Amino acid sequence: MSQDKASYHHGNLKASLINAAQEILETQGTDALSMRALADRVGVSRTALYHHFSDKNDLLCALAESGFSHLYTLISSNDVSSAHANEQLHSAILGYLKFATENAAQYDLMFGKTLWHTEHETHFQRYAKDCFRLYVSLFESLQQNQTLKTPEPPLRLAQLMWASLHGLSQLMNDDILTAKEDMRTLAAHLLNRFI
Amino acid sequence: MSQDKASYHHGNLKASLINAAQEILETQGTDALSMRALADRVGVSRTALYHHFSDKNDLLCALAESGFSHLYTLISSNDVSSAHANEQLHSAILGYLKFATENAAQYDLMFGKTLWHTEHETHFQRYAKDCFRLYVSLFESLQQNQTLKTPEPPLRLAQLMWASLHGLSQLMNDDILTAKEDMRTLAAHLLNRFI
DNA sequence: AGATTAATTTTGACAGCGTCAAGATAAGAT
DNA sequence: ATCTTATCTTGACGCTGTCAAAATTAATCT
Repeated sequence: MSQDKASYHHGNLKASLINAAQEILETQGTDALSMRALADRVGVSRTALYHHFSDKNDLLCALAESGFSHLYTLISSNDVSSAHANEQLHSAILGYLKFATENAAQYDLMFGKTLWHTEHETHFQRYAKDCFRLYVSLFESLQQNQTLKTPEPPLRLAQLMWASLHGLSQLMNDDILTAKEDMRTLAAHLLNRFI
Repeated sequence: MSQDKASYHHGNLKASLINAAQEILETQGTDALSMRALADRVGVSRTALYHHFSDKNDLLCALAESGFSHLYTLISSNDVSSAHANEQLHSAILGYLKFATENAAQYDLMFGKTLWHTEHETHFQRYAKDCFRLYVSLFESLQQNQTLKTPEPPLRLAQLMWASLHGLSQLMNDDILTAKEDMRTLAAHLLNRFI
């Protein structure tokens, strides 16, 4: 009976809010995601949200966190047993771009400046760094495999790779690079820059 | 006497607004740039701005345009006579990153999603494409120089380079890549990916 | 010089936003 | 049955972008 919509206490408001917020983000875009619109959609008062999120910022952090954990599974779920190690890199590239373009609004949020300008490291930022470390260790194993012969430290390569992926994602999502059908082409060229 | 501050007509409101807006952007950040705050700073009524800019969006487009024209001069002003063509590319990389980090708020605006989601090509978007074409022709001449031996079309190389630069800029401005002192290192590594 | 027109700026108002303070309601513990 | 705690609502405040109507000044024509 905890799902009874007519009850005064909603039951699982926090989870419902995150779901609804994600839906609004996808269907109506970032600007449409206001605290009031979100409350209306869930069928609850404006200020009810503030018992589960201290801030609008706090809400957005939760969305970012869910986004990064989603991204992590996409990146890390390649065939670890795949014979050619550079195929791993290739699918890590495509996985990233796929996520970024299919969840454009959420992706934008995840890297928005407001969420990252914090004093102390927040929860979602740790998830983000986990994603980044995946790329570092990927380059490490590529170097051990001798697939990669450049002497640059894996950290630097991962930073550059991340920057390239992030840049491509942003430019595609903002329709600056209009050719989404060229995604695979660009991904291949990007791979060439590194191996 | 057109500068008489006490006169009812401001004289050159439009230019003053752009200047003031740029100052607010630099010193107080994007969030502080509201139409009302801008009007207050110039000493004029809230709605006076709407006779020079149809929208807030229109104002932001003007700021973006000024940003891109500034960026254009920074990129294109390398020694064209420089013997080593890859030094041109190197300085085009550093110039870009320098501009992006020194004018972080304005840079963010120039690539913000709101400004690019338009039906018809706006004025500032043409400036942006001029910047991009600089990189394309740079890669073309690098290939003719035989400095660059990869067979990829210059368009693709320029797109990747732009994406990398954009990604690096964003990540640094958002303090995700915390090491601004590593900018030169990353720039060098980026150059290595291409030559 | 005087009258007309056009350009510019102001005042007042509206809806929407994030969020705070107080109060109402329900559930759980004693 | 009462107290405590968690949860949700109502009302309000100051902020935002922007519109309509009025006021003010400058430019133009006769």
